Amino acid sequence: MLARRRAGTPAPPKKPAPPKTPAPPKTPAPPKTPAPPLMLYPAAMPGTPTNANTVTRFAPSPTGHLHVGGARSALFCWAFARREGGRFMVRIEDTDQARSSEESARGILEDLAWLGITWDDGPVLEVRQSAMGNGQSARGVVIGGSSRAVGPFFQAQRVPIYNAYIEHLVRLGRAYPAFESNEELEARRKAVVALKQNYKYQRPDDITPGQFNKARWERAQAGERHVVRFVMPEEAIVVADEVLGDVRTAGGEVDDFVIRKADGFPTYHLAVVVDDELMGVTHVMRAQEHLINTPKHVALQRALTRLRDDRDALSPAGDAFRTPVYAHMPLIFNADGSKMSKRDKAKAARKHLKELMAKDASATPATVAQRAALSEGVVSAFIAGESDAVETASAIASAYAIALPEIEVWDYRASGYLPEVLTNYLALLGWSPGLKNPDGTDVDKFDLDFLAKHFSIERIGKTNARFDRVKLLAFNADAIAKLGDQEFITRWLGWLSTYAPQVHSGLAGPYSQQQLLWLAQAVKPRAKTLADAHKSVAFILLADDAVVLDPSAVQRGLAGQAAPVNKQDPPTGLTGRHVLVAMRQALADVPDWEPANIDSAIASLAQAKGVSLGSAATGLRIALTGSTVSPGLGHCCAILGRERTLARVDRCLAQA
RNA sequence: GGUCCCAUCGUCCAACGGCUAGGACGCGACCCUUUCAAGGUCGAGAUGAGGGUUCGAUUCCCUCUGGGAUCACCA
Repeated sequence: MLARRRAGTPAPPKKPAPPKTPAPPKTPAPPKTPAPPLMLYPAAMPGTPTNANTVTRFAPSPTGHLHVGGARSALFCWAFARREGGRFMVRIEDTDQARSSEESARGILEDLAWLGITWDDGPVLEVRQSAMGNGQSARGVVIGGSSRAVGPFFQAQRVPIYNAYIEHLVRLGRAYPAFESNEELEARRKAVVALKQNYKYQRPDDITPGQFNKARWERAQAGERHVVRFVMPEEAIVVADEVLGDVRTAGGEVDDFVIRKADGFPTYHLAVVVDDELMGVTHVMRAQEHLINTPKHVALQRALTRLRDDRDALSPAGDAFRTPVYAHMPLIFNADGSKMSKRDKAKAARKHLKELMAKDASATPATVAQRAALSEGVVSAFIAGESDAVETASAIASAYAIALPEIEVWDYRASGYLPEVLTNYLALLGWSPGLKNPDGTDVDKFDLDFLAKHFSIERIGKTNARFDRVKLLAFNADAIAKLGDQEFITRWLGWLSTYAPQVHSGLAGPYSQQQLLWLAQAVKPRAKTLADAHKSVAFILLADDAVVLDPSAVQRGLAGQAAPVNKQDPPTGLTGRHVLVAMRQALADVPDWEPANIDSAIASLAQAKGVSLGSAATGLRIALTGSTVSPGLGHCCAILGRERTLARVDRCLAQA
């Protein structure tokens, strides 16, 4: 318990420097006393509540869209940096040549911007208006760059730096080139596993820790295909985690892991350690799946020393690398407890497809391929489960109107969730403010400003969480309901313009500002997302002569008798149709065409005719929408306008 | 399987040795109502098991059980 309460504040970064703060005292980096054998704590300055030198970072690998788990990591890092008055940085970890793409990096940055998570250091992103979800105009806003000159922020552009540190380690005898082929390694692993033993890479006999192996280095320099491995020290390593407490890894657990791949790119372990040091990262907050990697990183930090010249392995060595404060946060899973994965989309699409093909003989890979504009081979492979490509799943889903599960931030944006709701909900997964509202309930609705003020590592939980879409949806509905009418209109139209342009033009053009406000009042309380908002007013988008009257509704509401005001009263003897005829006149006579007046006209008419308000309303409702379901009639009529309202009533009377 | 992490209502979080274990989502009932929503009120619902420590354990310790992460030239 005590362990996690340590308010770790690491040594200030070497290249500090937001110029406005008085330069932090240049404490000659606390001489890292020869590391104590077992315990390794971050250099701490106890009692410092906030620290403008705090630097956190979110370091996604650009291999797809931003995952909700990643979004939460980014959110916590952002919030912590804000709380401390420090800096939040984004770094793109694109050292996997095969899987990384610039497009994906841009998408991730846009998703972050949409969520309102902005970075002080990182890639430059010019925000397009559509990228912002808060309804504010953000056209031309530029996020990112670096006032600290610690970039570039794409690791692929930093390879010479990693190479300098790698060579430095090799010359120190702390790393060495290894020449085994993949096949060779795989064969050894299989052999060991077959004996039910645990596989570990065996350090070659000619490697002596602390001794530069010149022969191997020369082979490598001569161009022989190789990787570089780190000489993992034997001692136990204790990671002082702010969430989990001390986590001890016994000596000899970790083997000589690869720090540079055969393609010349560093592995994650090396790159992350070098960059975090060079970029002054003080707090590493990431998902618990990385906990097990941390001893590797600590070992690397203890082996590395700053080079005067980052690109020259032979340059004089400077201060030792520092160990940042670590905080590993719990994982996020699906509601069923399974791991959240992009493959869920493929699974969902495949399932629907299989059901469809079982029911409908005309659905074959060929017809599916045609309809989804894919090749038959791709579709067959997809159905067979040989491919889980998101693109394939999406194409099939849109061709067959299949709802795919939302798992990436992008999906929630497209589904009409508000960014502040997503960040609110995400913050509650693994963290809580621990505050009470005046009425005694727990504080659970808050915005980014609140987070920036109240976030703390101490209140991060340890247990894995399940992502509950139903609760998120409820939060979204609440947030939409709370939006002001004008605010709702702005954001709704903004969403429609990118995701449902036809609906957008059907509303934004023809309707007046006043009508749009009425529309907001009609739609808002019925909308759980911006995407489903138009459902309740779909009838408005129809041409007046395109309203389809539901026969059973007509039977009940128009042909049948209108109910009396009180159930005990004698039958009225009037059909719904009779009432509607009178209703037409009442509507024609409404003085000012606005919801309240229309509603009261309807009520007066019902009273005058001695029929229940419900039955009087039903007739009109059928005339306007063809069905017995709609928002309040006052609003419906008001939005439609008197002329179109009467036209629909007339048409209904003529048909029913 | 090795190593590591975790354990409070169905789910997400509160309660950091001390009042009938609290809130949110979901669920049920009722109320309101111009249909559908929304809204309001009430309710059911949890400390995984067994041992300790203590005047007192959800809370501290141990064992078991259960869940998870990780064992790559991915991050």
